[in-house]
Amino acid sequence: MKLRDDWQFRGLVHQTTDDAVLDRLSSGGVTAYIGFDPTARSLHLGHLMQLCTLRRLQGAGNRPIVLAGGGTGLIGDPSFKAVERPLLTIEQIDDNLVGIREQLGRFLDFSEDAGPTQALLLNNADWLTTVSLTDFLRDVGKHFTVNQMIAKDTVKSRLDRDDVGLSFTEFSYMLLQAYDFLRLNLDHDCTLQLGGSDQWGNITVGTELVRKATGHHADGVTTPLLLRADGQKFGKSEGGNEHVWLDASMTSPFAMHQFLLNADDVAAPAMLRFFTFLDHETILEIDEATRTAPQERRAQRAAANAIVTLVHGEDAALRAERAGEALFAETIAELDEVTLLQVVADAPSSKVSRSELDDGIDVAELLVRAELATSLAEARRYVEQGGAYVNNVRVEAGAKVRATQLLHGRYVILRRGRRQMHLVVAA
RNA sequence: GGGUCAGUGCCCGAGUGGCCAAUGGGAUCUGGCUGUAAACCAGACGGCUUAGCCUACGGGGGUUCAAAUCCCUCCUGGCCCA
Repeated sequence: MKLRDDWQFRGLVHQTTDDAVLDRLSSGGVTAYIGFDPTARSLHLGHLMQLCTLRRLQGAGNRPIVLAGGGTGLIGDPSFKAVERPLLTIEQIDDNLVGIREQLGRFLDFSEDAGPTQALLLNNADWLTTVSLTDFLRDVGKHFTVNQMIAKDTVKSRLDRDDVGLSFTEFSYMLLQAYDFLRLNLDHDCTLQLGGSDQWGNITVGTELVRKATGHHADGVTTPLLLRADGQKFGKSEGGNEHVWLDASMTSPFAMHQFLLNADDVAAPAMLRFFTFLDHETILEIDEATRTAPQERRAQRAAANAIVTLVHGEDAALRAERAGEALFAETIAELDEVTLLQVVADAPSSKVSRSELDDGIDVAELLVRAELATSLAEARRYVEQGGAYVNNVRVEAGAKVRATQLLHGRYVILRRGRRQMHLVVAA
């Protein structure tokens, strides 16, 4: 299967500077890069598209470069952002890179065995923090006019606003990113930059700079955005705007699995294409099953299992799946102790003294202690609205949790709403 | 530096002396219906020792019985001028 056909089947290509670049990638031997800002110590689901794209590319015999924006992270990309972002410090960025480096290994082969396709992780702070201002303005800035720069959609939206401006710092961002491409082209013979569709403007500035400064041909390819049925960007957890992190200590495998399982019917088939490596036949078969029996959510299940396996391993994926089944079967009280503990393995837990349980603890208070509610007022609201459950049984306002409700003499499962769980252990 | 307009709860945005914990929309949360979807419907949405009280309308100070609303000052931002 040629890369070109695979990518087209999956709908991975949004825009290209030159359609022939897909043929070059299919034959292998291309060095391509993707940049991302190290704004946290973990990558999250929003990065998955690019990680998978690089993996596909490497699998087809090309060399992927992951470019950490340690230098551009000091500036902040204004693309389609409503307001200027807070700037990161060099220390924060270095710290974040330590965590990210590890996660990348799950997606790409960084070992020397990979030979010419060996993946590289570079940090643009290495050159952006050392290039001299006069050199930069002369070698990079001179190739662009402000006229064309302000015509970019990415900055236009900000210029049109009458409440915030666009600082020169942010405005310069696209040139810094273009300079990255130039450096990678000169130092690593990199001829392609990939990115999300929101990066198109920045990418084309880069290909242009490479062409003007070196005479080399350079390409850009963007991938589409994964949207939910309601048109929102996919990737944040249902608990507000929280990211779904790849780091198991920040987002448990179970939580990630649940998040993916809950993907709506519009996003699910796309998820399967973008984020999994299943063959076309299997994907088409699942599509068909989803059409005829959407309630079975085959696409969601397949995607959830494949992605959690990729990020956390097969065991974690299996555990997450089983935990979900047990949890929603509402037979919690009947599970044996070992199974019960497996089911809630990923849920946060806390200890409560036995004597308190003998007296009985008000449900609302316990919800606060379990951090399922941020205040007593909020906890009471959940109870009043019928959103509080003890051992999967809804509780009434004023109810107390008592020692008699302990499962296996030690545990109480507290739940808020449909799926926020907490394990209380009597000690 | 000068002029001018603005800063309200997670976001947008009403409110120009008491009836304001503050209209409305979005987001979010809970419940219902369903498929642990979407859409839709209902409710909630600062905190607490909850018929009451406390904290809040960029910061600080002041006027007043009473201020998000008036005055002074500082900070931040937009636009225009230098």
